Amino acid sequence: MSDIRVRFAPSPTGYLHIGGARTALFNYLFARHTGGKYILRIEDTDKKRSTKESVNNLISSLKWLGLDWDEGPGIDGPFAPYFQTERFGIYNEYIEKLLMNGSAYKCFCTEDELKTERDRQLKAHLPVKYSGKCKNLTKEEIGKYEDEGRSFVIRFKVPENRKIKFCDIVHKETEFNSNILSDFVIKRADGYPTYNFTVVIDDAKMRITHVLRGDDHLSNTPKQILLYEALDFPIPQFGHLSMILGKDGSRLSKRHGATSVEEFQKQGYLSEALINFLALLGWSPPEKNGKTREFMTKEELIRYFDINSVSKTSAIMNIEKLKWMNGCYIRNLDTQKMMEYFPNLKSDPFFQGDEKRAINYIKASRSYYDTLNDAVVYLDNFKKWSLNTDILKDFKNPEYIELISNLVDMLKKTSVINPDMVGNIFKEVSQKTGLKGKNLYHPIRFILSGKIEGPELQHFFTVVPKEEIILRLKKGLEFLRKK
RNA sequence: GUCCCCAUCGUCUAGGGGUUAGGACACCGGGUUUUCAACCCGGCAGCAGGGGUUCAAUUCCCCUUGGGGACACCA
Repeated sequence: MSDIRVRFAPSPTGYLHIGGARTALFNYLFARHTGGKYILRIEDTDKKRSTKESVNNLISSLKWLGLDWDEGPGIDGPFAPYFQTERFGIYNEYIEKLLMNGSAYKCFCTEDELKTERDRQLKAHLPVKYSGKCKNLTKEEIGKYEDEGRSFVIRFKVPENRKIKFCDIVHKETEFNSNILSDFVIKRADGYPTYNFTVVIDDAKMRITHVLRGDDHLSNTPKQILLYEALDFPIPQFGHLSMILGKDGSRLSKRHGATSVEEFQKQGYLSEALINFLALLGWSPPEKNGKTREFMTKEELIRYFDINSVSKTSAIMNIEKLKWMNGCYIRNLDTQKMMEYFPNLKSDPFFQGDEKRAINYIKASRSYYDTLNDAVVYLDNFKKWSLNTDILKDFKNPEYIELISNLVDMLKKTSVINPDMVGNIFKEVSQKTGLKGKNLYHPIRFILSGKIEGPELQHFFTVVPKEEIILRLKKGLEFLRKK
């Protein structure tokens, strides 16, 4: 047990994004590897965009991934509550403190004024920054504005000419000059505190020791450090993880396809595969015999994970590789486990409740899947059928007619159909007709599936009902006999 | 526009002052199979460019280029 405490702090304004999932994963792995605590905190201070559905979705995605938290929603813990909207009392206390010690001030500028100013700066090629107009308002002016009922925000007073240095776990020595920083808003006109403020209060109050988050927060860090200092809080260690990008190298968005964990779940990805894949984005375990360890269980990920060997480079999400990895995971599942993913399969009209045939189907087709959903799609190879006369017209020789009619006769006499039986039947028709290899299998395949490629032929007999097989063979026979 | 971050095969990455620059996906070829998939074997492919430093640079430094991010009363 260590005193390391980390957190994942999503805002419930949508689904759990794949980048967020990776951030959560790295926090989780770091905590589990070091014996620290992993906390989930919901940052819902954006009242316009935060939704309850989002919270539920976030939580269910995190649970599906197996990223269980030690403190947070549903569990609570010594630093509850873990929803920011329930912590306003705490925030107000510290806002008062900053106001009192002169680190913050009320700003009465209107949004229009600010926008005009910003446009002017942009035009003049100047850095975009709040002028500090309200910084030195006198008590009388403030009183007057308040009497007029003007709304105001509270801004943090950024000290001038300060060098803010910190050692980022990923980026190493990092330095900012405070002059590039604006006096940023910490409390909105509607009384809601802002992100840069709440995150500091909560991380401090929750005794977070390591802040592992996305790269996009790197430039927020100096602001936050200034707040830690003004509030006299111990400063945690920061680690800024690289972004995950779409195929074209731009920020991952809807046009790149699935971006949320829920979508991947729905598409039939296994959480183990997604986790494994995500872990390898921006981190790699120690090699084994000169080869990258590609497949790792959660336990192995925890064992090997090292926050110090996380990469600075942003990574493009390669769905092809995820698919491949997912397919490998599916193939490694035992049949029993596999069937659990398809509770409704045997109720498919095609199987008519016959679980044995459903199992046979899964066994026959699993090597074709990239995702679990492919199991449903692939079933058509057995289910859908039409006589492919284009291919079959090349098999109008008497020996093939003999082959098929023999096969039909034998099937009629067989009551039990299992792989061994099918093997025997093939052997027998082969002896009777003298056909073997391609000449034996191809005509049967073409008649039964209507295709030139597909799963092993024997499987058709264990998956498709006997009556249906006989029907297809008879139709084929009919065609072959026609002059 | 201003500031910040990043740069090894197409992609994910290992490596690091002297290496035949390693692995994986994808791709191509071969094997296996009645066919396809799976599986096994093999192959193609990379240090963004330009300056330094050094006996030696892909590795260290600078510039350029390219990509990404921040600059909100979003988080």
